[in-house]
Amino acid sequence: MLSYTEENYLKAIYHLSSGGEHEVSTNSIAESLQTKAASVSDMLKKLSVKELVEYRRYKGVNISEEGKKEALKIIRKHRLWEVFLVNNLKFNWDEVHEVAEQLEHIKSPLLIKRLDEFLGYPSFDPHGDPIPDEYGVIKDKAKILLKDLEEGNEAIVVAVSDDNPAFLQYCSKLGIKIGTPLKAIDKLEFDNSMQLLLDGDQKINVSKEVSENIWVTD
Amino acid sequence: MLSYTEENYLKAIYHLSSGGEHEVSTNSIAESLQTKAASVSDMLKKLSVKELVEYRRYKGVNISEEGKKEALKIIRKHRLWEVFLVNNLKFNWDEVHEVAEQLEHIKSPLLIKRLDEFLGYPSFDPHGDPIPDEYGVIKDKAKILLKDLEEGNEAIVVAVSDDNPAFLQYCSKLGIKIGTPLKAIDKLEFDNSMQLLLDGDQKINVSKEVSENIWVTD
DNA sequence: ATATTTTTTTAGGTTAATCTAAATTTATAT
DNA sequence: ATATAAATTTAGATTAACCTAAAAAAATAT
Ligand SMILES: [Mn+2]
Ligand SMILES: [Mn+2]
Ligand SMILES: [Mn+2]
Ligand SMILES: [Mn+2]
Repeated sequence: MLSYTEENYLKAIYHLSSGGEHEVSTNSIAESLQTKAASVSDMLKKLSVKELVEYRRYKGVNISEEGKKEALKIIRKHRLWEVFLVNNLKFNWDEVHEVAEQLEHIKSPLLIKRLDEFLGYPSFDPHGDPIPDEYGVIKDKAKILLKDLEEGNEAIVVAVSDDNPAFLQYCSKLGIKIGTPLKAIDKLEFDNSMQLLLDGDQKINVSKEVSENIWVTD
Repeated sequence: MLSYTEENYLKAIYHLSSGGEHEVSTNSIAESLQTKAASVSDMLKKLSVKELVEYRRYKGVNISEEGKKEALKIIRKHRLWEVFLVNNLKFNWDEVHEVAEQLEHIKSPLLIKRLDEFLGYPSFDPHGDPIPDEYGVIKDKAKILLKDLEEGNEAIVVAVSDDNPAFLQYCSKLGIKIGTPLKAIDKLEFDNSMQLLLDGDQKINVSKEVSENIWVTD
């Protein structure tokens, strides 16, 4: 049985490695989990003994197949709970992440099976992130960062970063949500901001920071 | 902020003292939480410093008003989650307690407010236990233990113990649920078992153990 | 190639929650 | 009233997760 903390480490490693594609540095894990590198080193040894990661000192870690499976289970729970909170408990999309961070650690296979059923087997969470199925399989949409959308091109918002409430509130204020159609009117060199046309009528300017936290159809 | 463990101690003390009515012994807490008396002594000192209990060594503890408030918050969450699991996720009444033991520690006032609203402000959980309102006020029904129902008297099942899945499954098998009308036909001296008439037609015999874990209308 | 900087690990502690064994207090029995 | 038993506390360890400071390895710059 994994501890709450071990689960959070695995999830962080999974995300930082883009789904297990590459190795992850000690410092990046420390930053992501708001802890110190020394603590990370300790935990990596522990996870390595449990064969959830492959770890060679000074070389970073790779998540193992078993570790990936565990990470995906937690991510699945996190996203299903977010759907529940938004769809059924009327939470705003900026209010769910923190609560889901707690709910994702509840251990009950039956609970997650029934929750999935209750929600109607959703494929995406309120921020457009794909929900792994019970086998850990993810079916995501092709997408690019808004900042990489070329001038003159049109696209639809398919996902947003989910862990910064202020950012999500700002998106709501701007009128940006999942499904919003937009067009890149202009990209400004000096501050990397973008001029957008929202819903075909609303003209707005978004900063580099914003355009790096929104994904649109490819 | 209370730790998971502190919350469990407070809840145990609250229950063992019948809602703060009397003091509780170190050993009874240890037994209830499946831990050792030495561990309990340590924790009681901690809770005492936080003024959640009044503790005099060798004399047992009393829960404080503040401690009672915290305990009731956890009990409220526990029972609301049990309602959700049974009513919405189709859990059986014997499957919910263990999961609720985890869910009761989720910290989010908004979550519990919205869950209560979503469930339609239920007053009782699936085992007939009253759900404290947001101020910690409990409106319970007058009830007696089935074993204290006098021969010849009729009554209705209003509550059952909720922490033993095997007991709850056995109740289901016997046809005993919340709302079941029954009559005490006979009480046998030698083994303290009871003969009951269920729903006016079904004749069954229940052991002392069973009749001590079912409550009926007074 | 060597010096400097950055990253990572190790060494040695701390805290919360737990344990066993020993000491102490309280309760019970004769 | 005293001896014995039971309940409780204290002493001293252990474990998981964390920390700071020092040491070691790897990366970078000249
Ligand atoms: Mn999230
Ligand atoms: Mn999300
Ligand atoms: Mn319960
Ligand atoms: Mn219950």
